Amino acid sequence: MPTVKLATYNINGIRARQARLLEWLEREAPDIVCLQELKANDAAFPLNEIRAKGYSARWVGQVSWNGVAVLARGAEIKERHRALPGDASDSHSRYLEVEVNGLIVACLYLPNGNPQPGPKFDYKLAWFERLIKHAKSLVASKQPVILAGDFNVVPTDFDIYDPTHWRKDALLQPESRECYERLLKQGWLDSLRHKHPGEKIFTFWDYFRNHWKRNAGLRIDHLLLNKTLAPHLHDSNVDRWVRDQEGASDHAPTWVTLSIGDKPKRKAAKKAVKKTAAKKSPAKKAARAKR
DNA sequence: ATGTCCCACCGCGTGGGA
Repeated sequence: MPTVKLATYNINGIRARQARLLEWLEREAPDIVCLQELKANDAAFPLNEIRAKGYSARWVGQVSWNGVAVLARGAEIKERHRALPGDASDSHSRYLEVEVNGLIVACLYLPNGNPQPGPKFDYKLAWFERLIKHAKSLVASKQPVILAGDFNVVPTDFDIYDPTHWRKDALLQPESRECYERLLKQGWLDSLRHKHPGEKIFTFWDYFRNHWKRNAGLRIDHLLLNKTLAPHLHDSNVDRWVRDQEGASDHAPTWVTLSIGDKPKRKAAKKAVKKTAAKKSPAKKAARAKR
């Protein structure tokens, strides 16, 4: 494949959202999908329906809460981790790390952390520290790596419609943001922000107060590329139409396209060199001198 | 404090989580 489209989508209940998920898969045909908030145990995962759309799948379910999955269209998924390393006592299904055609994909659902302060916020920060530690081993990998998921962090005040009413929320706390910054500083590229500098762009609009209709959103679903993968980033955006559907999740699928396998960068570089050479060719120079 | 939606546990209404 010339480009790979990889999306992350907090589905908010895979059973409640199954029809919507299948429609989206059909219409957008992403190659790799990271899902969060399955809110279902392993046995309830709709494998047959997803297979029928041409996808293989790995998932880590849990009754009621959390739950993550990776889907891959027409490709094998090799499992690397079914949990975030660093705390064997952590029972939440929030992390699934796999490999698809040589690409390492970490699908994550970072704890929300509300109410703050309190044990849930402590758990969020502890989970973040474990992620930072584990990510350090991935960022410098010669293999391409992507961290994709619901990070439950609004990186800056620019990443929310209006921070006023969210100041006390765990998603905006300085501690949460500091963790995210520290993660990025390892060398990860924030794809969506990189492709849309200076643009208010959101991935989540809660169900309250008509937030979707007012485009009062937050950017909390992120796709981070390691140094090997970053040069292959082609595009990044949000499938907003999914959020507009009846019975939609409060998140919209957020995606990157990656040019992997056909070395488009090299071709582009060669072309650029040819153009430059043509401009400065002696014939043209002479023509210019005549004028 | 509130708004809405999804889930479990019940047993069709309520409480937890986001």
